[in-house]
Amino acid sequence: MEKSFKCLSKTNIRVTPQRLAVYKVLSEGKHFTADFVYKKIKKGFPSISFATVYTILQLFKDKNLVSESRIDFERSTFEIKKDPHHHFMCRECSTIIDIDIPLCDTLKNMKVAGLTIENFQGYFYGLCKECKKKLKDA
Amino acid sequence: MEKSFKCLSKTNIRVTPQRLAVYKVLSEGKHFTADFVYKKIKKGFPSISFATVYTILQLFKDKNLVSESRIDFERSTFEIKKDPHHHFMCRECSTIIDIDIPLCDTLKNMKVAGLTIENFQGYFYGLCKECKKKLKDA
DNA sequence: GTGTTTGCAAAGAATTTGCAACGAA
DNA sequence: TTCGTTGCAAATTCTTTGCAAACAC
Repeated sequence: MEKSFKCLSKTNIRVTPQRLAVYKVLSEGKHFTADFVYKKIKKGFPSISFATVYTILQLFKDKNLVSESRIDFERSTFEIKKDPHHHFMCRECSTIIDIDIPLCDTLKNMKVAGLTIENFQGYFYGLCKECKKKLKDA
Repeated sequence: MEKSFKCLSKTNIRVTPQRLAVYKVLSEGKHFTADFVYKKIKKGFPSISFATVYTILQLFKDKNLVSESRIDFERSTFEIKKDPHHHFMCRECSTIIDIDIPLCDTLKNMKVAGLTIENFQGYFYGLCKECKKKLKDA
C-alpha cells in the first residue's frame, strides 16, 4: 500500500514507525546528515532518539537501501540508493549536488595492479553557481 | 642543506623540530593517519603532543605541502602533495593505494550546471591482490 | 627580545554501545 | 509470547582549542 512501507518490507526487515520516518525523510531525495534526519523526524515524533536514527541508517546501508557519502570530511551524509553517480560539494555553502556523468571507460573497467574494484565514488569540490556569483559581486 | 628543511622554509614557515619530524614521516610517501604520525614521531621525540601533530598537519595543508583524504570514512589520512591522482582502499585490510590514471576528458573539463570544479578526488573501494587471494583460499 | 609554536588538559563533535523497557509479528 | 527494536545515557574516537611556558629567528 504505502510506497515507503513496501520498500522496507521488501528487504525483510521489521517495519517500525521510526524506520518509516527515516526512510520518508531520505525519500525527499537530497543528501542529509544523521543530525538533520533526526531533527526533521523529531518534530512529528518527539520521542525518537539520536541513537535510533544512527542504528537505522546503518541498517539501511547494510540492506542497500541507502548509501553513505563522506564528501564532507566532517560528517557523513546519506541518500536513497540509486544508480551510481558522483557528488559535488560547494566550498562556500557546503551544498551537495549529484553529478550524473557516466564513468569513462578507463575508470569503469579499470584493473590496476591486481586490484579488484567494487565501487567508485567521485568527489568534486568547487563553487556552485550561486556562490560564484556572490563572490564575484562582492 | 637538508631536503625536508628546504621544503619547509620554502613556504616561509618557521622550521621547528616538530614540523621537520612530521614532514619526514610523511616523506616516506604513504598515506598516514594523524595518530600514526604521532606515534611514529613519539618514539624518537617523546615530548611531542598530539595537538601539535594536528596543528602541523593543518598548517601543511594550508601551505599546500600535504593533502588530506577521507577515503576511510573513520579518519583522515595525509600524504605529501603530489600530482593529482586517485585512491583505492581495500575493504579487508584498509590499505590505501595510489591510483595514477589520468582523468578522462569528460571529468577533467567538466562543466555541470554552472558548477565551478576546482578539485576532484576519485575514491575506489574493493579488494587488494593479497586479500583477494586470502579470501579465495579460505 | 619578540612573536610564534608547543604541550597539556580539557572541550567539542560525530558516532557507537550497553541495557532495560517496549512493541511488531 | 518472543525476539527484535527503541530510548536513554554514557562511552568512544577523532579533532580542536585555550593558555602558559618554551623556542626560532
